Amino acid sequence: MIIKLDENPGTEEVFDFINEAISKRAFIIIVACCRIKYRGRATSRLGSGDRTIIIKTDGSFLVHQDYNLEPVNWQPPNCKFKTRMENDRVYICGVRRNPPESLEVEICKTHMISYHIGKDIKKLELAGYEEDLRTMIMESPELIEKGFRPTSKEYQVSTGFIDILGKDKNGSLMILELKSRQAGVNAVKQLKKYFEDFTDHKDFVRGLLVAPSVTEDAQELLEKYQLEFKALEPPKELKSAKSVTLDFFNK
Amino acid sequence: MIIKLDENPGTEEVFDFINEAISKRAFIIIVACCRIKYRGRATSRLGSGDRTIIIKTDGSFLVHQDYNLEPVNWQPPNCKFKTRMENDRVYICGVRRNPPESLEVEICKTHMISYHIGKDIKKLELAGYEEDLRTMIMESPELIEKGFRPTSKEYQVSTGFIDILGKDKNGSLMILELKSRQAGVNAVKQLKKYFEDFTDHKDFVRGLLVAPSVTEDAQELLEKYQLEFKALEPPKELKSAKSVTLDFFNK
DNA sequence: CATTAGATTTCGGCA
DNA sequence: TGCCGAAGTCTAATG
Repeated sequence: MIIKLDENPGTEEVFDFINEAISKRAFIIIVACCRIKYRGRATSRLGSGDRTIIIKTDGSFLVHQDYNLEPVNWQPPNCKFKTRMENDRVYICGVRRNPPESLEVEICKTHMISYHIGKDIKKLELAGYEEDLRTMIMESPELIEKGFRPTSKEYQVSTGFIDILGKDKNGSLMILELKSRQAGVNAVKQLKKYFEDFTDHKDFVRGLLVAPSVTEDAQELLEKYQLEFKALEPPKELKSAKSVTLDFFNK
Repeated sequence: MIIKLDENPGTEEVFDFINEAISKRAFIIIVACCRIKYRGRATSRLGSGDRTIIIKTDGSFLVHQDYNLEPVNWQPPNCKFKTRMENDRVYICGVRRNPPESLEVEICKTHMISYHIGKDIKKLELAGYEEDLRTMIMESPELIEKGFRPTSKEYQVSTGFIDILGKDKNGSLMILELKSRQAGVNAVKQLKKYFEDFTDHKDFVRGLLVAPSVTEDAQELLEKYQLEFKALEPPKELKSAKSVTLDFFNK
């Protein structure tokens, strides 16, 4: 781990520090009083105040105020940086094409500056989203109801893709709309839309919303449209945890 | 500005540092080798590596890898922190209720740690989103076309809200769907949906998509549905800039 | 490279 | 507090 840091550096020091860090493709952290201008997909301005500025090795550019999870201003990866000094201030400008946009930070006073080059090869393992729910249902259709047989997933109809299509124990067509989180009215409307794509069918068709829960409004809409709901959570077990468990039982 | 920082601190030092910073509601930045577990809306795990950990004064909790704009793990504002020391490691656990979720960072080796309490009262001024476009059209309807008169905004129909409803110079009803950026097929489908809500009307109705541009697919869909398109960008002028301009001209 | 759909979306606004 | 909808959404996957 290479690391360099400085407390209350002067303007020129900051300027050199940033240029050195950018040329080394280091991870830069600056705590400074600054002003910010953004122009691109929208236009924004932020007056003078203490912020935390981050430049990542992939060219991501973030400015954080001391509240909110989200950065107040930012630039996605691969933006190009230009720095300059003017009137005892350092300017960092991050420019991106497609869409064309630029973010300029004017640093008035730097409290702390650091850069580091670390090691991190690990990727996040994540479970518990819609795809996991779909996989679980395809593997264990009885979770929906006894006799349910999925016939296809991501079935294309004129208005979009039906998450899972299948038949119940009586052979009736079932349209499943999946949500990994509490479903709102929009989920019901979407299901209704797919449902209507099959109204030309003579046979009885069922529309089923599958989600951990529904909002009250969505519940009412389901009843109005004669659609059904099945409470089901996406599995939240990590693959690595699963294989560990399997190994454990295989011993 | 109060600031405190330390390079390559020991485990106990880090533990005390963090506790002190949390009790002071300071903005904390840690660069450390760590492992991470998240459990709540989903489940995730991240193996050992160098990351940048941030705790904001509002209880936001972020862990950044050295690439991507988004944090690899996080906790939104107002999470409660618990720290502990175990086997020469510091654990920071951020817990939130509603939804119940927790994020735990296990710090193996700290490269840099800092906290600061700064001053920042400024709020972001932003212009160029859908509301600006709507306001502009309501104020200058002729931008849509000569003779256009808006009658209502956010008009409720069974399937949602129509952005702007109005009449053209011939008195025909016009349904406007606004997008602040390039419109895709979904925007056209939405407009179609609203359009169909008025098909019971005997009179001629026009559906108009208003956006800076459309994708090719969306363009085809517009033609297929006999809907129209008007290229219009949301104004990107800041209010402060506007009033400055007015002041300038009023002098 | 453009387009699309999901997200631990976040966030603000309104009931 | 819960729900809805926009966002400079971002991001990965797909054609």
